[in-house]
Amino acid sequence: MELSAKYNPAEVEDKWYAYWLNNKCFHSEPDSREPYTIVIPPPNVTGILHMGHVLNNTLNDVLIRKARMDGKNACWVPGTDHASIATESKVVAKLAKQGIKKEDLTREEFLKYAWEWKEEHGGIILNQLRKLGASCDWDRTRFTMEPALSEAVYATFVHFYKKGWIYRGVRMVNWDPVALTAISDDEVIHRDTQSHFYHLKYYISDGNGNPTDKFLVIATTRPETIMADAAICVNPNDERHHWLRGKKVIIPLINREIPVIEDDYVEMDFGTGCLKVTPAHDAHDYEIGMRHNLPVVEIIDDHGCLNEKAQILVGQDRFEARKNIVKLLEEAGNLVKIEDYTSPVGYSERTNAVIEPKLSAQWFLKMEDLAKDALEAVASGNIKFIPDKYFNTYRHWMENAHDWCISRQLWWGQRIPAYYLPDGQVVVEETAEKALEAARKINPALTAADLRQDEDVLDTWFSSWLWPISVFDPQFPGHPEHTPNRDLSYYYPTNDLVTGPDIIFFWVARMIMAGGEFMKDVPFRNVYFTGIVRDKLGRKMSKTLGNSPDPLDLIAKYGADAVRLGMLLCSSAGNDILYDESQVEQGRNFCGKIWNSWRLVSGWSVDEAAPQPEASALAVKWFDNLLSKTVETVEDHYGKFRISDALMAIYKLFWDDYCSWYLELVKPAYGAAVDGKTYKATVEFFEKLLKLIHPIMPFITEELWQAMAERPEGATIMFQSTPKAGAYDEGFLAEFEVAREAVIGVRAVRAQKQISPKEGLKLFAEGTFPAELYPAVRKLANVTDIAAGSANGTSTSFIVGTVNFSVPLEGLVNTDEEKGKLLKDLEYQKKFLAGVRAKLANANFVAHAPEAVIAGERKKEADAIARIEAIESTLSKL
RNA sequence: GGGAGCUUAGCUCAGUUGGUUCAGAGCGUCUGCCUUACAAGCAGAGGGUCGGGGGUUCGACUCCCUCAGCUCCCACCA
Repeated sequence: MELSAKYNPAEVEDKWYAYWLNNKCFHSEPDSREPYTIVIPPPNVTGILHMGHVLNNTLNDVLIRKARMDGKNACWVPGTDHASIATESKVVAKLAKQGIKKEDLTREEFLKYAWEWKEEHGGIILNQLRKLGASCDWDRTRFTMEPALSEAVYATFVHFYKKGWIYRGVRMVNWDPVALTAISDDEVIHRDTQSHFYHLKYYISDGNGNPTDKFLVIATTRPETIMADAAICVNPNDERHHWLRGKKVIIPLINREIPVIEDDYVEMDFGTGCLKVTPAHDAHDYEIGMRHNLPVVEIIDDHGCLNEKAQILVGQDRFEARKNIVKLLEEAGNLVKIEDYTSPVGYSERTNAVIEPKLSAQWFLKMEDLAKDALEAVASGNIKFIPDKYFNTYRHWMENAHDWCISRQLWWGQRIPAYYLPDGQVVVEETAEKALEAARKINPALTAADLRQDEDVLDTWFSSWLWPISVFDPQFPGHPEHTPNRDLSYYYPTNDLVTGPDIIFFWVARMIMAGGEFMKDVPFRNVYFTGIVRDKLGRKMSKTLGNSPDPLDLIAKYGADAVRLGMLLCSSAGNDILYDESQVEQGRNFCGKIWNSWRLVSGWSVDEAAPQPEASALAVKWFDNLLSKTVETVEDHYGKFRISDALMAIYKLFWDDYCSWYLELVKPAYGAAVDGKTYKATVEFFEKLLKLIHPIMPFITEELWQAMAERPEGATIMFQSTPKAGAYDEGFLAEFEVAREAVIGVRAVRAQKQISPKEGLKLFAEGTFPAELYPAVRKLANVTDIAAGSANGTSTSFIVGTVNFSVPLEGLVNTDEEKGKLLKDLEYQKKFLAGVRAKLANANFVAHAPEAVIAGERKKEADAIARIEAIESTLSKL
């Protein structure tokens, strides 16, 4: 088959992807083979492919394709995450464009829009992954909010509730008073904001609620919240304030009495050392309030206005109230001073409103036991982190895990399966029917209409933590008493997880918890943490910066293989990736190299009867050995998840060794035929190289593998075996390396001297170099008679034995410049020799250093002496 | 402020228990080549007192201390 002059990825990629799909190459079913399983880190259902996905999924695909070629039953389960917050925001934004407000819709109406959006956009990212070559088992595609997986979520909730680990509690949330919703921490943007620090006098009470003339001073940025104060807090070690112990103080303006308490939280040297504690409107104050059993007085409503409990300024917006209360305090004589102050203030990402901390009832899952087991799973080595430096971070978090707030004030997601009875009691059941049943046990008169389901949905991670289980057996989570189905028992635990370190707690840790709880086993053996993809200036890639290229554009321009290779080139585990398009160009260039090398080989005419030249036989032997050695190296790299090292080893083998050396060695003279033996070996090597690089570059390898021979219908390189490392002769490889160095040396001399190839070869041949081994050099000279001039080798031993750099050098050194260089070198060598001899003379060295090291030093000494003699001899001839 | 990590060639990074093979790779740069597979190519070359300082050791890129700079995570201080 004739190859086109240039490789055109666009022509082959879609073709082979369709071919793989048609032949069910990606599909896996349990069988007698050893499974190799990966579950995709599910991208957001409405997301579009970005460079982070490219990195992650390329790595996943390399691992799965490698495993497949290693003979494992490889299964990569794809799917998407409903991503409640992100998706809901997008739907809200889309509706807003159409003039529809979320608060004007019912929950059902909104969800209808959301599902429409999901149907429209949900498949996009998965299709984009196909462009990248991802060999997912698409028959197994899952969605975290599909009915079966939602049922798994409900069952899990019920399971933990009945176990007593899920409880309702009050927590401070980020309240957006404009959007009238709580938002997640991620959606809060902290910006340094210019404000004021108000120092206020609180008079000490005489015990009957009347002020004395003694007072303390607190500093606050939010004077409008003093009506909600529950205490004044000082540090117990702060001697300045010991006189306040047991005292009560009076809130200015409203004259309410509050206690003075002591807590370590208060910094002695910040502000006045006295902190007003406002549990309802500050997260820390709430914590302090909890510790000291303080009452919670809420004085700000959902719109950010003061309510009746404030007693004064009722109905005013918080900022208006702040201005006004300052005036009141000044008039009342409570204002000591106002300082300028800059502090970080949280703003809503969506409405830019200042976030109001607000208390609300939330559902929590106890973490204590789950975290303990999850820590143990990694600490014991059952799960390996790559790189392992993330274990420290992981341990730190697991040892300090807070209970997991699992409720979200959103509509898109699994609605919490908690049902309230009219009297406020709650039943938790997987379905409304079961809930009614349970409710009737409490009160037989109840009907479905009497039950009110909790309005909140569950945190997205509450479904994704089940992912490695639920994709195989959605009935299992929440029901550890079930027998796992065939898929779950075969594919679980999965092997490797590739993900970013940013979700180590959100996702990785929680999957480990869910695995421990339900499967009594880890969800994966290895976790490979990728870095963040940055641009070449080190900036995080983001839409707003506009520095993130569209992966699909890149694929269209360079081909998927090139993009994959470009991504892997710079990706050592755990380090951030500085992405630069030149790396993708390098990938494209490599494709071109592979393509052209086969164009060369496939264009040869073969003479079966021709004898194999000595040089070719040597070259075949050499490359065969080198291939084995490299395969061993590559396997070692893969085993340690050093994917970019594995890639580089193959890259160099293919480009430098196969193309630049091997092919040049065996290449027949122009117009001549290649002998059958050499040709056969050359083709076999090429095929092995294709197989080696296939996991990284699936498309071009399939194209060429199919082109190099007639293949049976449905055959694919995907299922060929990874080349096995045979025995190789280390000594022989070393000998060849020396010969190769010699040739490079001659080339260098020739290049430096700027002499013609013919002239160089003349010198070359006058020495004892086995010149016939180097048709590349011969070709440069365009002469054929050199071979006769030096045809004296028949065995490998001569390669080393006769290589002598001094031979060509002697004949070439004839300028003062060269002489200067030699003199400089001589000086260096003498100094070096002196250093080595000093070391050998050191009694401590001789006493402590291993034999091999001493031998090494002796060799250095001998080499230096030889080198000095050679230089002196050369100099004497000049 | 708490925790973790990083600093090796112009750039991006390897460098395993301190010792032979350790000062490396890729890219870029420079030089010479339109050479019959490939100029998206070929053949060469140059480039680093391994962030600074100190210590341990016969021996330190490697271990310890210290200083400087950078990054990430957590809390983002009333």
